[in-house]
Amino acid sequence: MDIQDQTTAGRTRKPRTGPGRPAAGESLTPQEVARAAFDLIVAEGEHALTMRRLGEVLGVKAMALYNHYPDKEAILDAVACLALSRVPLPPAKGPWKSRLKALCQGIRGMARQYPSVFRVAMFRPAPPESALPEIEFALSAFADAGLAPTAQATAYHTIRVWLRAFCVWEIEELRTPRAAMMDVAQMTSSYPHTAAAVNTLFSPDPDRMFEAGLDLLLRGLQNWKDR
Amino acid sequence: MDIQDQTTAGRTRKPRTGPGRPAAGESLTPQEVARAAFDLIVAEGEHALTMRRLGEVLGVKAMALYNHYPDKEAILDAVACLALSRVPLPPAKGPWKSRLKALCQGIRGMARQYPSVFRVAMFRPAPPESALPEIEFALSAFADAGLAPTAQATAYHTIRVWLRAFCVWEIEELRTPRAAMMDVAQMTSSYPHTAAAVNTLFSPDPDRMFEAGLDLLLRGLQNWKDR
DNA sequence: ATTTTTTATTGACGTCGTATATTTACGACG
DNA sequence: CGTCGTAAATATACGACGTCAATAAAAAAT
Repeated sequence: MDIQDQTTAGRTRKPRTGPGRPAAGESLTPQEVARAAFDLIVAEGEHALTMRRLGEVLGVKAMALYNHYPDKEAILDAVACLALSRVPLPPAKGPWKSRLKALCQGIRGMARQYPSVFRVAMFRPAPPESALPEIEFALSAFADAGLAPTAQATAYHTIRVWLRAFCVWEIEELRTPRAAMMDVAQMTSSYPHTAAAVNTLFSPDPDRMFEAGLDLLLRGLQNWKDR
Repeated sequence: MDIQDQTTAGRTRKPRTGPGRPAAGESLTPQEVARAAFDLIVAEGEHALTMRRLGEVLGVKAMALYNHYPDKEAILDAVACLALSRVPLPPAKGPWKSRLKALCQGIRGMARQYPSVFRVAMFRPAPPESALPEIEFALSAFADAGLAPTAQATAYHTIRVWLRAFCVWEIEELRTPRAAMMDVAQMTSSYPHTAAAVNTLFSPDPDRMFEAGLDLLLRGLQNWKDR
């Protein structure tokens, strides 16, 4: 790959020739910008999202972006919103436990498909209105589990918090190569329980952890009449 | 506060007069740097931690810090480590549920006391060795609950992931002023369950959420022989 | 046809992390 | 007690970043 390839890589629009208002229907849209930012983060990671670089991808100078978003933060918010919209809602059929599992698996799937974007989305406050269908889906399942409205809300909150953090953890876990094994021999004396579970603790299997964690939460939900 | 106060605020060491090796015992230590970074983040937030600003606080120019840490990332790692060490281990007495609750409350307490630092610590991979006492404490409680070593590890992982994410959520929740209430009337038709729980969903009480979430997880743990 | 508005460009500013080169005093050795 | 290597600071500079201000030009409104 030579320099020429370098500078033109990933461009999605023809570069403009000079200043001035573009032809009708050829100006940028916020959706285009958000989409390009999403793709850029997917392709090159969060640190690659720069106003200049994003402009380059869109065939435009950096300052042109400020006609569509007030600042970079707003673009990241839009990317987070886009990520949320990519989560598919599973069909609302079957027992409540399977429905919840399917919902969580969908979110986890998105996290695994677009890990960098997921990280970005996690670290900023979510706009609640765009998540309404997801919320309703979950609450409905909790209702079928026999929970009162308040309990539904707290249950949803707890599972949501756990799930998002689990996905962030999993991304980090898959990204970083496994560290050197700890010195078990020295540990057995001071930390016997830790030594006994050292494999699960320090070389965890994400799939197993996901299943177990979700199972733990759903188990706690059974007969959760109080609260 | 005038300009003079501005530039000398928060300085913890006398400024140096020129280049050259400092007098014996008067040079910086990594611990001093980490501590100053911690305090700076506590006092002025994460964005205030700049190499130049941190140097100023220590009475030193920015580049001097590179004699003690390879880069800024390493300083942030040290801050995260410092934060972990601030969590007190509760006494290992009483029923296993109370012990776990006490441990979680301690971590949550640290998060509420130093929210900015906690955010920093959450968003970088944890060095596991410094958490060994905490891990052993938790696993021991799970053992008393009748769990096998592997189940202890997965239970610890699940609760840890939830707790840390809960604290980050709570920090964000307490920081941002409550958004305007949603339009319930319009919601009742499309999202009945959401409308029924709208108060708990969009104006949650952190204390109640903490109690409920922890209770949910510990409930799920009872008789969790499998896995 | 003229004016207004919209969407872009250009250039610059201040700040950031940090690479490189230089200065100074401590500490070991003769 | 001088000499010297080296540790720990400074000085300077570079490139990249987000974004402000001024400007240009074409579309849309009058």
